[in-house]
Amino acid sequence: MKQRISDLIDQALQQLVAQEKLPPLANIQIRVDAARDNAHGDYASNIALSLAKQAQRKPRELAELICAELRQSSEIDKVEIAGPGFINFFVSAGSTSAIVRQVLTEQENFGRSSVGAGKKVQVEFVSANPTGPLHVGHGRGAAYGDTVAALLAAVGYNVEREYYVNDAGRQMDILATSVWLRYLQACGEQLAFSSNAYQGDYVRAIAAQLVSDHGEQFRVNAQQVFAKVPADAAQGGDKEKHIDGLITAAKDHLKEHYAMVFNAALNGILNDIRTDLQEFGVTYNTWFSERSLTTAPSQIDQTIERLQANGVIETDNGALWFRSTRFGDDKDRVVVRDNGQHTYFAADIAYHLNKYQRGYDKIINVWGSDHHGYIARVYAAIKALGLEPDTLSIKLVQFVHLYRGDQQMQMSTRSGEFVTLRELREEVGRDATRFFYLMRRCEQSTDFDLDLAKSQSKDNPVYYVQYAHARVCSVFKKLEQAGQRWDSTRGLGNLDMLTEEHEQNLMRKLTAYPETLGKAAHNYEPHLLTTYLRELAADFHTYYNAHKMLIEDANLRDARLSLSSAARQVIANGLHLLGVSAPESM
RNA sequence: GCGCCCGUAGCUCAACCGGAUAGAGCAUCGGCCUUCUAAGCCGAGGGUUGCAGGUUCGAGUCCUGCCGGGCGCGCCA
Repeated sequence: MKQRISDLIDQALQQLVAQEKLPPLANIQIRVDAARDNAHGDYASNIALSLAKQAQRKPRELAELICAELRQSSEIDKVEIAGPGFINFFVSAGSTSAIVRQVLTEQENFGRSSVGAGKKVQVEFVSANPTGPLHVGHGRGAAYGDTVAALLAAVGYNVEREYYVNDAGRQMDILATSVWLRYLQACGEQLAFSSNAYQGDYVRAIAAQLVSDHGEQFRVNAQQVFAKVPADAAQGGDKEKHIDGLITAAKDHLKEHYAMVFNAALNGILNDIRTDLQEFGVTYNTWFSERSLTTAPSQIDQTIERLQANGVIETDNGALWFRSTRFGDDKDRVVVRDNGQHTYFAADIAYHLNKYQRGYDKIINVWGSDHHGYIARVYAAIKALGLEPDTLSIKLVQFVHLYRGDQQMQMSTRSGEFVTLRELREEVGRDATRFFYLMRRCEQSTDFDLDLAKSQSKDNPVYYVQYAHARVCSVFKKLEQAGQRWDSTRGLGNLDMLTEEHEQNLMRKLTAYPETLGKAAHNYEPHLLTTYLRELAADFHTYYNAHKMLIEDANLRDARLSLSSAARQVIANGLHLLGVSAPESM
């Protein structure tokens, strides 16, 4: 309809120029928006305002010229000039109600489009270090990334979801060593658990599994283990040196068995994360291992060589530096340390090169906001590699501040005192958790009050939307109980009986769904959809309270049931994209 | 100190490429169940969009400078 109106305006303008009532116009951008206020009709264009200067006319005067030249159209009832020079279009009732037929015909496909057809997009999200369970901050990234992926798929893209597994580096060694220490304790060794090791119960659980799988195969006398390890903080030492000493001791004592402990720790955590996300409704196409970048032929080495060939690597103090400042970064970055080991950033460059080589048209990284300092250096690397920076979008998801009542909860993986995504899901439920996460723009930090969210009261908007869906289902059950039947053909044939204001409003809202979905997808803004669904539910609840559906007049009854059915379909479609269920009864 | 994000009703948040009288929910107050689910609906009050300039037909939105909050600035990952 927007396009139709835009065409009408375009034709009118061309006529006016041809008749020399207006000077030649250049660079015309006709914009037609859905009107915010019903008093302004269904659609509005600001064309007269934006062209006034160029046309050398006052805006209202120009609007009148355009209106006089607009061709008649069966779809447009009335055209008005309002305010400073807006042209408002009132769509005929028949055109408005056509949306009901369209929804009921297209069903679960209503709103979907194919604008992204033939294009591949990758969404990488969560990618939390596998050193412990996911917490509530990761949950927000999971809900956001998964929904952005779903939205892009709905507008036709071929979407892949990916999790980057940081299974290399010191943090993983600390985890493996933590598991081993718990394992030794489980075997009966007396030892003081390192203050810098991972404290959480999940470490004990993995250790217990290790005992049941391998017995005491990895047991070493605790005094021997700690013999050459620097003192822990509690004994006046340095906790960092202490844990590094323990890692060295673990490798020395376990030798080839260290890898078994390491993998047990890694797989234990990864399995937990995978299960957690699955239960949250998130499944990935790819779990990409950081370590796979290092296995021969090392993609990291190849990437650094490519950077060297491009002349952006220099040696300084025995380390290799990427001159990222030449590409907009605020300082240069080390990629290979003086001890010969590559940095995490070097692996990250190789990972992004790998992504580009896989041929995506769009690459979306969803990161925690604390990683924003990495944006400039990653883009610098992409430019230095000669890749197209516009292919990559980095979305930062702001923090979730968790409250219990008015008390903010501390979250630290290391201390083991954090609220996990699993705990949140179990308290609040998957539907409410996902919906709640998705109500806000990702750039907006958010307070999450556990007591409020888990109260399952009317405070939680997800119930409001789901209730609208269940209400429609309930009406149809009542209809059946009354021995009556909804004749959709008769309903669609009598849509012109739906003249009540509430009915017109509801149909207009349904009309806006495809556009809302498209915008949410292309801007990576799922909150537009949650906001829309709340508005749609509100329009339905209002209608439901104002007018009865199960009435004697079968023509009007079936027309109203058709409209309600369409509303139910759109709510279901939207909730499905959000990963939230649409219950038939509540 | 430098960089990124944010600042809108008492609270939590919306506001489509800059558009018309800045909107919802919660909370407060007042109504609506003999009628399809009251997890609902109707109504009322509540605003100098942090402050000050600028750009233009028009600014919550764009630009500049301040103020306030969060986060980040390692040869860690």
